[in-house]
Amino acid sequence: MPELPEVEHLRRTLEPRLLGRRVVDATLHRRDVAVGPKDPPGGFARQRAVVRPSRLRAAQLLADATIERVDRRGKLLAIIASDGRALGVHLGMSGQLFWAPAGARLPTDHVHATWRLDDRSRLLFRDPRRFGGLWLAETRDELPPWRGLGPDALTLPPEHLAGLLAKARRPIKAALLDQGLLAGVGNIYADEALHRVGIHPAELACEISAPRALRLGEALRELLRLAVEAGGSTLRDYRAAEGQAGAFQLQHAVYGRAGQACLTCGEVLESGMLAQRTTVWCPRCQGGL
DNA sequence: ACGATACCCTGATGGC
DNA sequence: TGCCATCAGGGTATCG
Repeated sequence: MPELPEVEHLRRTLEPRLLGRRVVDATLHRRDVAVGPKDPPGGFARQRAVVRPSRLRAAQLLADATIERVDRRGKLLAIIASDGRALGVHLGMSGQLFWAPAGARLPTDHVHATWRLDDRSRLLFRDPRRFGGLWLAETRDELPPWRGLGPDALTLPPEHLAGLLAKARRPIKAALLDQGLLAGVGNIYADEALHRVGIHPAELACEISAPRALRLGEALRELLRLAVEAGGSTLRDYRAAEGQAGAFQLQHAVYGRAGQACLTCGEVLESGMLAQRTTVWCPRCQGGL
């Protein structure tokens, strides 16, 4: 559920708390949520029923390092140390990064990693469903998930979208969800963006004309910008660094509203499965197909 | 190269 | 009240 706006808002709430802080120590409570430079290539260390514990030692989770900045690309966060090392954090479906000052209460269940900082504050990674994970690499650009990502959806110039879509012979919704094509858009914001510009989610990406692709690019950028400003969408699990919920879910026009009236034209919103994801659209506003 | 499918996982929800 | 089935969705791997 956390998509680009949620991760960007988390980044913005987290960065001021971490900047210049030295990591006193780090604890990895579950080794199978982390992937280090010496682990076999591939995605997560955990594969199917076979649990492959990471060879990462806790000390490699930036212990003793000083945090210089927090970067983001798509839905991936990268905590960068002054020596260049990078800790990648993906929230998956239910992942959270919490920061709390010395002595403050923090959740204890489903906590897979904890960092203690030199001002006695703590950072922790919690992820009940464990679809998320941690990666460590010598540099940010060597983080395996970072390398596979397309351009970031928030900063992509809208006029570049047409070129990306022209090569995708599949439904526009499937293309928008492809993180290698464009990084950051998930199920919520794909549906919302397509509704805003009146494009049916099943329309083939390569058949969208350049002017319409441009409008989609502009709408997507504006949508993501507004969602970041609102603190992201909190449906259930998403929280910012100090536990704050987002508010953008109140402005969703289609996501989660199947069977209800379109806010633009009053037509009943339809839903179906597309690219293995629940998809909601307005048959009148997005009728093109 | 693409699409469809299975799988990972837990918590919420609804039916009986 | 409890039990079970179903759903949600970020990804990756695998097969066609």
